[in-house]
Amino acid sequence: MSSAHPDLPPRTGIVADDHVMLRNGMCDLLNEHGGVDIVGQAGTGIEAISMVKQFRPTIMSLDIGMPYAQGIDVFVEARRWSPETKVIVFTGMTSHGLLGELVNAGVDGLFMKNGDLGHLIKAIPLILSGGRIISPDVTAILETVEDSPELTPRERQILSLVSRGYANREIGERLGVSAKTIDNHRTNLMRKLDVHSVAELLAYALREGLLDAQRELRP
Amino acid sequence: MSSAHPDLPPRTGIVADDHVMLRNGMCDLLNEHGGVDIVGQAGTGIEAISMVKQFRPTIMSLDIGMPYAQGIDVFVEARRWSPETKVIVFTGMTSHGLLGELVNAGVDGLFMKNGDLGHLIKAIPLILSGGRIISPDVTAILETVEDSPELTPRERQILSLVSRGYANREIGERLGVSAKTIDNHRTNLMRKLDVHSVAELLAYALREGLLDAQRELRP
DNA sequence: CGGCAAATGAGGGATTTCCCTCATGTGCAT
DNA sequence: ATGCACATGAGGGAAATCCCTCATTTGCCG
Repeated sequence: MSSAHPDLPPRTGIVADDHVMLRNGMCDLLNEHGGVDIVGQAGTGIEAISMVKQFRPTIMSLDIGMPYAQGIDVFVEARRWSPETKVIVFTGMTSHGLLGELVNAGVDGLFMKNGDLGHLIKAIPLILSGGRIISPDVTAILETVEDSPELTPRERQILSLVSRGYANREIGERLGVSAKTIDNHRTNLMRKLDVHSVAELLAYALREGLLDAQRELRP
Repeated sequence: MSSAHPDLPPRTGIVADDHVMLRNGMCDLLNEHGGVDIVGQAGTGIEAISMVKQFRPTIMSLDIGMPYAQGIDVFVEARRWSPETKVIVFTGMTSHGLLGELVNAGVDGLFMKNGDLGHLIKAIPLILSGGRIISPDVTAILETVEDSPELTPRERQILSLVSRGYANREIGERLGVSAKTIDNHRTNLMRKLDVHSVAELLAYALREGLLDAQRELRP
């Protein structure tokens, strides 16, 4: 697949997503509307990182359908190994917290899978020119008042483990603290989030992308 | 968008998926490899049903990224209103139970979003000729021994409500039975599934597509 | 008719949450 | 240095869970 704009300087791109059809769609878009030569496709975060290191492309498209940490970590790692690569995140997540973090982390483009594709198409040339485009679908979410309060790192960690089905005692053992401490963190968590059961806690964790139902939950 | 095979009898199709890019990809595939004229696109199950009623197309592509009941219900409804419409299910779900039910329900094609797109492409003409193609990705999952035992309808219902964060007492009130009965169902449920906490129960429910994290869990 | 699965419900006990209060130490910032 | 947020931990009590056993009714299938 060669560039549709041979008069422009060569632009390379890689596309990371676990769905082949979405990868194809994104490749077409980047090539068609950005004159980008796709030099690699990745189906996992690990592959994506390795390709960024190898190719240091002009642009990359990244899916964040994966666990929170991993999701944002892929972007951070990519930026670390190739700071000049423009990164477009194309995600199915809709949580205020996760989207906000992505914006703060400095992605060059942020678009939603269930949003208007036109936004993405119009943004591609602008991003390649150095612009930074956050989709209206995303800003709409970010403009809503953020009711979900900030959690401390420890609370986030506890939330993740509780959501995976571990008991306070187990979590305490794993973290080397008393079960009572976990109980306290859990209480604070639930008060902050205004939830009153493990199920609701898990619902929050899933919405915020703190864990991935398919892979991370206990089998 | 007109047919790529004008010599063939006119074939109409509708594509249902909540991601525009996937819809586009599927439309292209159906048109390119099946000579299908896409007469409508749906972003929700409701829209899909209404379009099937309206157009009674030759073929439809259906996403099952939605809740269990709704997911399979859309197919059942579609078949009820237009039995002659070939139905391809293109899903991201990987659970043995759900895939098995779709096969038993009689879908004409079953393919996975994270699988090999070649399987789908090769299958489109065959399905239009009356064939019934289950992707190798799917049969691989179906051939693994099914460890997850059968749940009774009531158990399924309880599982769904427990996973949504309702307490035994609340569920009992809602269903008009005693909380103790719910407790018993829950115990049976957990023994059958060999899980020991709400979190693990929820993990199972999500894997099996019994509910959808984004929409169905309590806010 | 006899057997069986499903749904209902109770008793009861061990364990765990859930949610208060209170206290201590550490590090950071004005 | 004086807060302040954070992590840690304890006490304690009400509630819900998890998980046994046991029993009844219903309906279906051979």
